[in-house]
Amino acid sequence: MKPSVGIRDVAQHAGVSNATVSNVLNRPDVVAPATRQRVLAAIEELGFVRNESARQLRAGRSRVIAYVVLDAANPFFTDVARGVEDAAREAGMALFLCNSASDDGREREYLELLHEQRVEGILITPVDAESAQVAERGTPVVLVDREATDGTRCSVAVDDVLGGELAVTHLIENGHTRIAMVGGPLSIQQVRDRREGAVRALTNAGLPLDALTFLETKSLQVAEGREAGERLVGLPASRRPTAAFCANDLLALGLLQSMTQQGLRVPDDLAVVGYDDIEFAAAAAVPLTSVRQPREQLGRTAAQLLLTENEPGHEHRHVKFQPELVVRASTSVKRRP
Amino acid sequence: MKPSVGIRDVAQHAGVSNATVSNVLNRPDVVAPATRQRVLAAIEELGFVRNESARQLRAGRSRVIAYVVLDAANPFFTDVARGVEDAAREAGMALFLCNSASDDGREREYLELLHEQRVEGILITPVDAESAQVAERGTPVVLVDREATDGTRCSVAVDDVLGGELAVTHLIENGHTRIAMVGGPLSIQQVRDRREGAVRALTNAGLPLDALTFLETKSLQVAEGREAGERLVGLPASRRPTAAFCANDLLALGLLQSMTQQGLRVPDDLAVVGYDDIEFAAAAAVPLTSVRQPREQLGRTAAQLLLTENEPGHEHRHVKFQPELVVRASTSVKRRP
DNA sequence: CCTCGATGTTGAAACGTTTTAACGCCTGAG
DNA sequence: CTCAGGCGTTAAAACGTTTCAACATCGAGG
Repeated sequence: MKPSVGIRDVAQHAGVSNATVSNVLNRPDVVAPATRQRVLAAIEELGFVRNESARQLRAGRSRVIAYVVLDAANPFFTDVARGVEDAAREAGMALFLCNSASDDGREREYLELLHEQRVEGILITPVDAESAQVAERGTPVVLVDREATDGTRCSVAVDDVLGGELAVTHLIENGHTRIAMVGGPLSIQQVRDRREGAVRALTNAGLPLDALTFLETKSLQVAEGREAGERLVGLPASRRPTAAFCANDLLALGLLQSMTQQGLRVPDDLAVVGYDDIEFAAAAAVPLTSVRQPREQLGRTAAQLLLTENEPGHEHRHVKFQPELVVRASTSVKRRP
Repeated sequence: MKPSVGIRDVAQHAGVSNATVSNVLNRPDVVAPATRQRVLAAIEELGFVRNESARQLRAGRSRVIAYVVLDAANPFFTDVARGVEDAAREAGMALFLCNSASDDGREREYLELLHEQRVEGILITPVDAESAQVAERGTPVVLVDREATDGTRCSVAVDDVLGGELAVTHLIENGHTRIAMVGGPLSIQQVRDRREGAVRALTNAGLPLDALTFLETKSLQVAEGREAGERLVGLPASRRPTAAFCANDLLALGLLQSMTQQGLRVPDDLAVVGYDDIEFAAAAAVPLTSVRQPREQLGRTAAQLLLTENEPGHEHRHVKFQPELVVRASTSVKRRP
């Protein structure tokens, strides 16, 4: 490997001073065209690559933001990430993605590393409420898909209570009076909020609270949805719910699969509502009714908030989006031809 | 914001020299327990966070590797990334994910940035063959899911020709003689290889080459699969293929959805084989026959190769895994009860 | 002819770590 | 009493940039 060619090698090779090379790199307009060409040629010739560590050390700035994502395997988060990246790149920033995989140990390690890297800012969907506290260490942090309870930072979230309410109200309007909610663990704020919304929907409709059966899952992944489906089918027909509201689409897809495998039809035997409206929800063979969140916009807004963070008169803001019900075949009584 | 507390502030506060603080950070065993405690206390008290830029500038090392992923929204790649991350973290390295989103401009920018960051190594699934060349700049690079043609770097790949052969042979064995292959663009090596495998399967079975209709798509995403489905159904019944081999599962899922919407049954009217065996393939309402690749292992091996890259006697290696056909309902003639 | 401002370029001082060689101190052996 | 060697600590020199004040050079305006 080359003994690393530095800015002074370039300078020498081009017959100028290091300062000029630096100027070519950072303020090309300030240096005379002829000199600039000469320097660029030298850079090319020597294969110079700017050492970002040194730059950052001296300049203090870093051109990189990071998004610590809760579950990189969940398309919801990759969509949010896309929004983040679009906004970041418009501002000339690059995005590093870190996957905490719902593990608060990993999350902590990544946060520590990112602080040490002096990234310009951190977006995070934290594993739980406490871990959200930990983050403050000088680097601006914005919470994504979680609401900041204190006023110490910005957050961008979606109204999950409303989302749950929309979903279950829709089921009730379709005549369902025995409804299951599938989701968990309850340590996740989203799950709690969505359940609260579901309960509110019952109340609004004058239904008793036991119209809702809560099936708790260990995680929000497909396999857990399948497992919940088996539990559901195991119930005696008289008590079995006629509709299920899943805390996210992964669960709903698992549930859907489980139904089909066990010979039950959706929506005829069981109506299913998911949450997030990921692309695979629409692409499922029984297209899934789901609660859509503005995923890209969530990410985009979070990034924009983050980037205003060290402007002079910055006030921490809490943006909250409204979810929206998207009705598809998995809940419509009449099948499409 | 704090005026950033440095190692010398800590040193002063603990009544030792900076070198000792540095030792506490990097070789804790070399410093006397009493002193160490004092230093740690000072660090805690002042809220000191090591400046990684400075560390890296001086030490030359970086504790970070990066994976430039082709499409973060494709679960195949997030699974590969999981493997990478597991291997990385076993070696005490952190992983930064960058999403090129199949855009060679983005890819180039990220590569440049990563080189500037002096990351310890780069894994990449390049957008195309040429962009793979660009990468060499001093930082070790390992190709993931692509075979390096020259001997200048390691690569980890899966035998895509064999995969295509497996898929189409399976269809032929099930009696299909008019088969569509859906995939594209052809600039992607994988698509070409899988098609080559498909052709080989025809040849092996003594079928004419025009038994295979190639439907080229613009990308490997769900929407394109849907679109291809419409094209397929539009064909006159006499010429319409009875089976489709899709270059990846996203296409297959789109195709599947399109079939159902248009009132065609899978596999009765059209058998479908996907590629990658992502989790959603098994979770589809008509579970998808697919060609499985060892996703986590692909990532894991790539990371391990990368980490041996600057050991003294390193030889560039090209690892190639075998794919495996997973048969499910989307191609089995008899439906499960 | 002098001054002035504009335009380009530069020398040298940071930035916050790690690292190396040297240092003082102490202990135990000779 | 000396000396070797181990131990813990330190002063100072890097690492490769950016930045700032200062310095040439030159053409124009007085």
